[in-house]
Amino acid sequence: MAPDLSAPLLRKLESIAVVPDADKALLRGLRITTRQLAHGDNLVSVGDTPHFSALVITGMLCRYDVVESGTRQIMSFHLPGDIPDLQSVFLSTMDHSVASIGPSTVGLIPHEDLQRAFERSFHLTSVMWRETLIDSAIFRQWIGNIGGRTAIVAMAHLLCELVARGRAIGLIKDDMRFRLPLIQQDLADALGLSLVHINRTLRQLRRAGLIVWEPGSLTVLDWEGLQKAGDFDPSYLHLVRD
Amino acid sequence: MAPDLSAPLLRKLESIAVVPDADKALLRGLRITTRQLAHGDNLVSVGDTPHFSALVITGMLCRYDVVESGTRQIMSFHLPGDIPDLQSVFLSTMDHSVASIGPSTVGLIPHEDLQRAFERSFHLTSVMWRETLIDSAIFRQWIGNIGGRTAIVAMAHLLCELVARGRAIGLIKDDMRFRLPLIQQDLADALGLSLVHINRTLRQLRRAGLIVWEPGSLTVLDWEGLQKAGDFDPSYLHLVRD
DNA sequence: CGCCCTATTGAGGGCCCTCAAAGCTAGTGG
DNA sequence: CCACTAGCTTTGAGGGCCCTCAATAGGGCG
Repeated sequence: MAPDLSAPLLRKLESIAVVPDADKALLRGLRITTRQLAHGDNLVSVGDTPHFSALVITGMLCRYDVVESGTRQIMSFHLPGDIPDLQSVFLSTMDHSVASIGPSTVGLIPHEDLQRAFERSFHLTSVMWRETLIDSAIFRQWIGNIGGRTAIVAMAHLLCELVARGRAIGLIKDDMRFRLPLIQQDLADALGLSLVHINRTLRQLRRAGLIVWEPGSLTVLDWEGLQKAGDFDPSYLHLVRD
Repeated sequence: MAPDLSAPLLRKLESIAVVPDADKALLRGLRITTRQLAHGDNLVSVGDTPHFSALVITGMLCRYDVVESGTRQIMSFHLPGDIPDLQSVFLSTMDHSVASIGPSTVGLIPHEDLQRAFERSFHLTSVMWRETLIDSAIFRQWIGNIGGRTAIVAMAHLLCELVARGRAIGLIKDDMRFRLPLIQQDLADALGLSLVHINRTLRQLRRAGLIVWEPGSLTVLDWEGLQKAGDFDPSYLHLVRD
């Protein structure tokens, strides 16, 4: 009997929508099989046709794709409560891969369970649809970030997004310290910049007194200042509070 | 009595999914009010809370946002049959703007009509959800395009995407001539490059014998070659045929 | 005909890249 | 206990892709 594996999902959904008791019951009724992933493990790969979607329970995952030149492009990071491949319920073939960053625990949910829950509750459907639409909004911001901002602004914006999302699900306390398994190469792959330039950009943010970057954690020293530096407005995350 | 305003929508949906007769009837039952847009007109703007979603009937629209530095970032182009702001049914506040490129005709559909149709048919819901998920896939490709490819590859990829989508809805015949109201500044805003560099990049593609770019139309001379030049694989568009 | 928008081309500069090497930390095994 | 290794971080130097500024040409329209 899985005690509370759907808890991170509920916490996430309640950060972006109202979830009535009936839907909570449906969520608890999902069959969830846990699976451990080590750093770098692929959960699903391009071309797969999975019959499960994975709920992040602990740790961090990313979506990525490899372009012809050989560089890895990361398109999103995922925190506990996210279902990075929820789309595979409706798009059978994966057009990108999903991998673990650091060790993580995911809960595999059969597509048929999700589909049955959706058919039973239109409201739950709309909440989950909303979730994927917020995903889209994050992609759009990512496009603007890579296409229209300089390295330092883009970096600050990306860190702001992670912190805002981490706070929304209670992963960050008042000390503004965020335990992240990210390494600088991940940031490089996410922003489309070189590792060397990522390093120099982080140094700039550090010297500006905005953040402390240590392997394994990010501490925000000046949340106002970081948002300003990153041209960051959290409204695109469509959080219910804040 | 609107004769067939939902026809472009149906054609689009049938390019990505099977649409049973019952759902076709629901689509025909939507109240659609046409509206003409001139070049550059905003359909909706950042911060709006629209009560309609717009179906593109003729012409072309784009989603965009303005970053702090003042540059406009285009995040997607939309052809007849697309509903660029379908998301506003579930995300009340616009986090980006939608504008017309060249003159266009859109059909405004009340959110309540869409919601009622979704509640009546889970299958229609899944088709429309699928549509927004393909939107997401396009955003992801766009991220990889801007972040990981050089100007000429990115440009070829973008043109491939437009052509592949245009063909899927029957907008392009065998002559591979695509009537597009795009100007070079639009391409610049989409790819995060300068107008000058767009011009030089188009010249390269022209001199390579891949395309003919004229104001108002794009002709593909070498479809195979253009796909190769753009590192393009259409599978992320999740089209039912081709 | 003149105006505005768009396209095109030149020249110089800057942001970021690649190549290269050294320091740091943690885990491993002798 | 400490050399050893592997992965990550940090810093330097030079080069290239793309940017900005600038100017000319072309085309549609009142």
